Amino acid sequence: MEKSQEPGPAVEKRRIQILEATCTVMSKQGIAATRVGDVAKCLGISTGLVHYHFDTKDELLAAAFRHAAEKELEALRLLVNIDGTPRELLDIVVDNFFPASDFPSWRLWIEGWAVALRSESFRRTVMELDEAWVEVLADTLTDGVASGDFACVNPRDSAWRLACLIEGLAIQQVAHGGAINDAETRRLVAAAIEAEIG
Amino acid sequence: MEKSQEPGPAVEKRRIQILEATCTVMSKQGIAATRVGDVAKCLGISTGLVHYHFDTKDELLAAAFRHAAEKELEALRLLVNIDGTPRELLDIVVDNFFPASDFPSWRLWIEGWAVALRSESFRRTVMELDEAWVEVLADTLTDGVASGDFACVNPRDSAWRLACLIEGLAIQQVAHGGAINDAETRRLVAAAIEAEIG
DNA sequence: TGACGAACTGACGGGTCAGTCAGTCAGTCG
DNA sequence: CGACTGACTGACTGACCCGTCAGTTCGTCA
Repeated sequence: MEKSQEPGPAVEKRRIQILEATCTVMSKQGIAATRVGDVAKCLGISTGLVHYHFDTKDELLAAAFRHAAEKELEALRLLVNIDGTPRELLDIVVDNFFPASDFPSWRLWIEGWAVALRSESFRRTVMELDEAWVEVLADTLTDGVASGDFACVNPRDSAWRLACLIEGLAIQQVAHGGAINDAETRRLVAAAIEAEIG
Repeated sequence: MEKSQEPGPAVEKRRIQILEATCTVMSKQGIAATRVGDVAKCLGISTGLVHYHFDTKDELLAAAFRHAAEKELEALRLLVNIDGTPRELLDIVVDNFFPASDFPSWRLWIEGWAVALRSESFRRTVMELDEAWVEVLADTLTDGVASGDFACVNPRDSAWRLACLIEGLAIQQVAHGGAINDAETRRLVAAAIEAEIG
């Protein structure tokens, strides 16, 4: 009884295997071009097995995207959990999401926004993670204001502005393939940070 | 001879009809879900005719996207071609691209970025139009600096920052469906503008 | 008028792919 | 040991859809 309700650890392991394979394929081929067969081949299993664990392809893609998003968020939370001056922490947060630092991740993210226009589950994932990131940024700024290091009028507004600026720059760099270069991007962000905390 | 080389105005008219129908379908269903059959049905013509004018579906989608982009650029150029104080012109440019003012157009644009990751022709279109827009914004700022209305340290940098900020906010509003609301967006942009030209 | 070609139709071939299903195999429980 | 179950396979199907092509219509020009 209990066993049939609660999937064993082996099943969970396989689910995660499939999710990570799906992330790999999505990153390489794009979300729209990801086939169930590709995911299966990536693990050397049958397509039937993929459908054994995930009813539909849409469900699989949404779960994989959320999986990737949660891993990123987890990594960010670990990153800001260290000691340091507000300025150091701010640099860490910004660096972590800098376009140049993790292209593949941004590529997936840009596709995610597009899918989110039509898919409710993608929309939720993308919204939750973006908000969580801004939250981390806002907390960092608030701490800096409290300690007297920063002088934001409104840390939450500053966080949103910086986040959106970085997202916009990421598009320029990743989708356009270098309308503006890496050094330019860094300069633009640096100036914006100074303006916000100055 | 001459006739067969140079397509008559009727052909060009039909081509544009098909392009605009494609834009309509792309906006409604999304770029990835646009079928040649849908475009044909939208005009009450056969799929064969669509292929008579456009060899492949990819070529059709790319041409339609470029068509939409060029129309937008044209509209913007007309808009800034009027007389007014630098401040009035700046408000017009920003308003014209404000997320709230033209949702459908932003939706298509967000999908365009995603497709641009995999398609060279989309990448070019998206890059050219984004650059053209920043160009207009930068010119407006430069004029304002010259007339003494604005005090940007570097108008081009300011233009990029404002453009990227607005793109990022557009994603929040359009893809997320209101992580932050319209009034908040306006406030954030207004503050950024003041910071840049202050 | 008759020939010709451009614009157009609609049926069809061919390929792709999500999801199904009958059946295999290994492990477990009574 | 034998019944049972959960994980898994791989062939198959049915739908979808792009691009083709033989054939039709119609305007134009000699």
